[in-house]
Amino acid sequence: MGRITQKSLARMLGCDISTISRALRDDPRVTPATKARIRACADKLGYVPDPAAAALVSGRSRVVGIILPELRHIFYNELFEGFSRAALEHDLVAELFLTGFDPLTLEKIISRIRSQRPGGIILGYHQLSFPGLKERLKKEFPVVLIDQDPVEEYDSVSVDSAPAIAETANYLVRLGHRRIGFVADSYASPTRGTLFHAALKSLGVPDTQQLVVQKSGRSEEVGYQAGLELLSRPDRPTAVFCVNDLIAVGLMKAAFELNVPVPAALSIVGFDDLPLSDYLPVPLTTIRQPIQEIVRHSFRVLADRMRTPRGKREHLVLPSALVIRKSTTTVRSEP
Amino acid sequence: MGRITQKSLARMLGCDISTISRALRDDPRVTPATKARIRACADKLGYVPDPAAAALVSGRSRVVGIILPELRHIFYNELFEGFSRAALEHDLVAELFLTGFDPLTLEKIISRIRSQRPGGIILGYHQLSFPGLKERLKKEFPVVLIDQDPVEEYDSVSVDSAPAIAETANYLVRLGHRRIGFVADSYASPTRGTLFHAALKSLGVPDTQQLVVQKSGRSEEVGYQAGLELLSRPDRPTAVFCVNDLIAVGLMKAAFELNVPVPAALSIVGFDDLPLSDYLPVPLTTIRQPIQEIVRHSFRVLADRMRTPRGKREHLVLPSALVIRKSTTTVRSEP
DNA sequence: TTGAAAGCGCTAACAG
DNA sequence: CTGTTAGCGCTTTCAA
Repeated sequence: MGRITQKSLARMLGCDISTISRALRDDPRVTPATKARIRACADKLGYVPDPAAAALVSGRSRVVGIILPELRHIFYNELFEGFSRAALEHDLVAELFLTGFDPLTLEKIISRIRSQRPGGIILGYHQLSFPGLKERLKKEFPVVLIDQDPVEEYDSVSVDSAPAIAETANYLVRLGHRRIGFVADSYASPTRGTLFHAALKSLGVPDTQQLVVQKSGRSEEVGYQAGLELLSRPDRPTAVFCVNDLIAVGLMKAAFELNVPVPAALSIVGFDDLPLSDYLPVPLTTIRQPIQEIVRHSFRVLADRMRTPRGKREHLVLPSALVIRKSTTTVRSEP
Repeated sequence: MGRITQKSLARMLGCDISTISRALRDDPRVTPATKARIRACADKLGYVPDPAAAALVSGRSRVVGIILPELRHIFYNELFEGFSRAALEHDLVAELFLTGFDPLTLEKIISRIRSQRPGGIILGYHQLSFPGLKERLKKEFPVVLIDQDPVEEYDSVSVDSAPAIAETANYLVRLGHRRIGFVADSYASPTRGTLFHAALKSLGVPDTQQLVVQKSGRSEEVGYQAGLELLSRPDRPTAVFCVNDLIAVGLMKAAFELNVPVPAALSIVGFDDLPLSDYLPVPLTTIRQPIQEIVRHSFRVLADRMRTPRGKREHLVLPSALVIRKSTTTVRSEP
């Protein structure tokens, strides 16, 4: 008695365990007939492969490491939920490695990841915390980069936010805005700000660098504090672009508290298009990240690379889009 | 050349592999001196144990299965992030099993979990999707129940929301509310509603069962639709208790859209105290769940149970608390 | 196309 | 207290 193993299947079917192993892994050297017979029997008896044994002998597991700075930001949250579901479909296991916490050194996180012998790795944005991480990982595992600028020697699935950001700048300027703020938190890659200001500049908007706020902390709090700061200035902005939606939420609260009506006196644009954002009292104009597409494509690319480690690198670029809702409108003359 | 194994350590130190194994697992039968020597050498060479091998031979892995219906609700999100961090500290691996998706049968999920041979399981609320799950799991693994009513034969860490819910009812009634709505989504355990209505009844509030809305779908959408429904009724409520904060967000949007000022014409109470909730334009009055305490205690209980499988069951009960912010106020006379 | 045999890295009896 | 000895369940040579 005990659980069903390849050995027990072999005994029942009167063939060798290695044949079972091959049949189950769809090895072409096994006759379709025997294959079918073995499969049927395995299914009937509820055979479940032991991943530990498979990992031990083959040197790699069915684990896919998902490396993300944190989870509580809903963007990462949705990403990870997506990966969990995708893993389920591909019969893999998505394992989360959080980089955004203090007492964690590069060596520690590497050794933690290594000890799982993952079959592959999806590496989210991490530069601030762990420069050098991707180089180290690449030596041992197939790595797919997401949520960061593509790099030649890595497979990557990235989002080209340049057009949407330019469109946002353009849109705000068309609405008459000239004093346009920008708020970022510490997880944000600097790219968004750079692109946004370049776009503003090319539209002839006077330099708005003094309306930039960057803070570290919970995104909502960052947005709230930045809002209090920006909105109490004499040259307060008439529009603010937030590097993520949660910052926009905090900013909206600050505006509400200071009796600055949104969008009448302050237009707000976010970034991410969280499910929540459409349900704010003033639904948020924002740039949509194609989260599910990121998940789908990065998983597929990784699966390819796990199969053919030396295959040609893929660099997928997904579009993002400005979603106009109610938090933005034309500038009205000042009170 | 190759990676450091116990065998290679044994060769270098001139002792047997089993001594290495014992020293590394802190077996009391090894002399402190040799233990130290072995540890030092292992550290110096960067020895990393192979979890696959350990799991294979011992029959259980260092994986702790975390079973949750979904992740995108921030309550689960924070829970899982907490578990990931706690796992890191305990040198375990938190693995997420999502139950809230369609094409998943009880058998499938069981077999998936089983295949990982987790050392223990933390089981969140799941009754709606998978009755019978906990009974099946209990036969094979140490199980700790969270986010659900305690059951005698299981270790559990639960939250006693009764006092906070009674306090909420009492608070709303003191503010003068009599027509009090209640909105739930499909993940919610029925307990909250039952407790709330019992409390209202004992306060002499006329029956409010017709102001109850229960829907399935994304929480924000549920709240929004429920809001549209409730607020357009002739006997519309002056206060609504939402079974979670995201529902409250949706409800707030509906109120805003229908020009029902919050809290002046509609008081809203949520449940969870998400980080977000304090940053809504009208900061939400809500019942706080002690998420980090749930994580900490359930992990400790599980660790105990993994060590002593036959130990006495623990039933921890944590308090929740009403957090009063700005979304609730006294009833004003009707327009 | 299938079978035999070796061994992945580790743990856990059992001896000494 | 330490060493010897068997495997855990599976993959993967190598032979047949």
